[in-house]
Amino acid sequence: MNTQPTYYQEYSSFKVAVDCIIFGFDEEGLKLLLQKRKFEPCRGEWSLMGGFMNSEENLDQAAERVLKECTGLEKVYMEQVMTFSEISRDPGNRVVSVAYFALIDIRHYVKESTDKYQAVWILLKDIPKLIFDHNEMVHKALIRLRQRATNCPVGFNLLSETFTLPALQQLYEAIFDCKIDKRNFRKKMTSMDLLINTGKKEYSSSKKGAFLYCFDEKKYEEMTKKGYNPNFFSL
Amino acid sequence: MNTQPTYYQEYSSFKVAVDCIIFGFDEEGLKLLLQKRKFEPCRGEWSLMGGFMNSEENLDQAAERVLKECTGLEKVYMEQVMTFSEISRDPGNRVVSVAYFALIDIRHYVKESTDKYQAVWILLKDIPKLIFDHNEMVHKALIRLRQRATNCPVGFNLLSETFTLPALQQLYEAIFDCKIDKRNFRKKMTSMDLLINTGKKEYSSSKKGAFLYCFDEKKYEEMTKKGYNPNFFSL
DNA sequence: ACAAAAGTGTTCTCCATACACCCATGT
DNA sequence: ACATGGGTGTATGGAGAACACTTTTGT
Repeated sequence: MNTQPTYYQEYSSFKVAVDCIIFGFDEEGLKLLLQKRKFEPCRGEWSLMGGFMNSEENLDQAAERVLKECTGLEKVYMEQVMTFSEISRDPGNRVVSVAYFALIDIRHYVKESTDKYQAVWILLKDIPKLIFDHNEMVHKALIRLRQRATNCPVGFNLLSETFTLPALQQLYEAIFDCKIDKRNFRKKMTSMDLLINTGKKEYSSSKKGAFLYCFDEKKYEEMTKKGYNPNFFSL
Repeated sequence: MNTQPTYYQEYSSFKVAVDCIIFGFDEEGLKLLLQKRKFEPCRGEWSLMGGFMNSEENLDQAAERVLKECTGLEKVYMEQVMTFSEISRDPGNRVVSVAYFALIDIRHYVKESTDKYQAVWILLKDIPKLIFDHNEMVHKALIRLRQRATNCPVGFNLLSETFTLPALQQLYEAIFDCKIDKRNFRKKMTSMDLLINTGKKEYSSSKKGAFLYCFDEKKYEEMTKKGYNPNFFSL
């Protein structure tokens, strides 16, 4: 086995958990995927999707695993938010928990999954009291999401491969909880030259139909390499 | 003792450490406080100031304690940056480490302290190879510092109570590693109406002397409460 | 006199904002 | 015909960026 010396024996050890703030978006607005906790303590109360890190993985891997276990989803955008460590934050034991936020295309998460994983999409503005410090985690995650959304194209992770400009605008309005002028928004987005009009139309929300666009990831990569610093939104 | 049930017994536990990225600023530029590691493994190599969290404290408290133990300093601006958890990041044992950055007025950290604590101020651009993932921690901390400095008055934590406008400008130039136009900078800073000219002058860096200003914290608090969103720097 | 740093205003450009009407289509 | 959401252009204001000379004083 391990013949290396092992140091730091004199220091305490702690359980380390990850909790996932899972954002989704549809025509109703920005939502979080929540569950009723399935084990003690606090069984049955509203909770984020969480789990414990184990010895064979790092935090990113633990977060991915937990997300997969709780939702079946893989390869989604995830990012560490911050670590919560209040001594009594979890009444079950001393646990240090690392919050991650995830952005998923809500249409990939089909209705059967919500049954299978006993998960519920809840509008951000209707989030109930959650266990422990989970409401604070949500708050920090939202701040981070807004910050990212101002200068990164993270928003597209919440939409399908193709999307309409009205949908994209609604997304930004939901993220920043504000109204945006339609003409200014479209001008800004199209002038960045990072959206490709597929020529196809989407008719589910209007008779006239709205053009479907996709995000030009290749071009975005190139431009950022060249020092281009885009601005997707400003207060 | 504790008669509460204890949950999660089946999960692994981990050592949890904090590492502090301590920023200081003087006429030479932006610096970090580093030390040669005092214990195994990697004794004698360059390292951030770090230590282990214990059961009676949370991470913020651990970071404060470590900062005090390593530098003697208290009540400085500190902020959690992010958590590092690669399985073999520390060859001594499995350790999850939480990076904190601290901003201190370098003049409060007198020369005797650097001897007493065997700490060295090193210019950011001369940072050597550090142990483990500490260079990455520094990188993340700098990104966070820049982000904060754009819309928060964190910079003032790196200066004394009173400071000259040229010194403030040099600070922003050091943080963002760029040149700033003197007139535009002064115009912006004074137009925010958050700096108070004390009427006194500082002569150490010029014959003419430069006015000493102080930051109007009270006014800043009031204005932010009213929704004012200042911009202290923009790319 | 001169070197060295402090201090001072104006112009231009660009980007964010505000704002109102026509278009396409299903009913 | 009309209701619904999609799509379009222009004018204005404010903030950032560029830019050069005078002031003070110690040597």
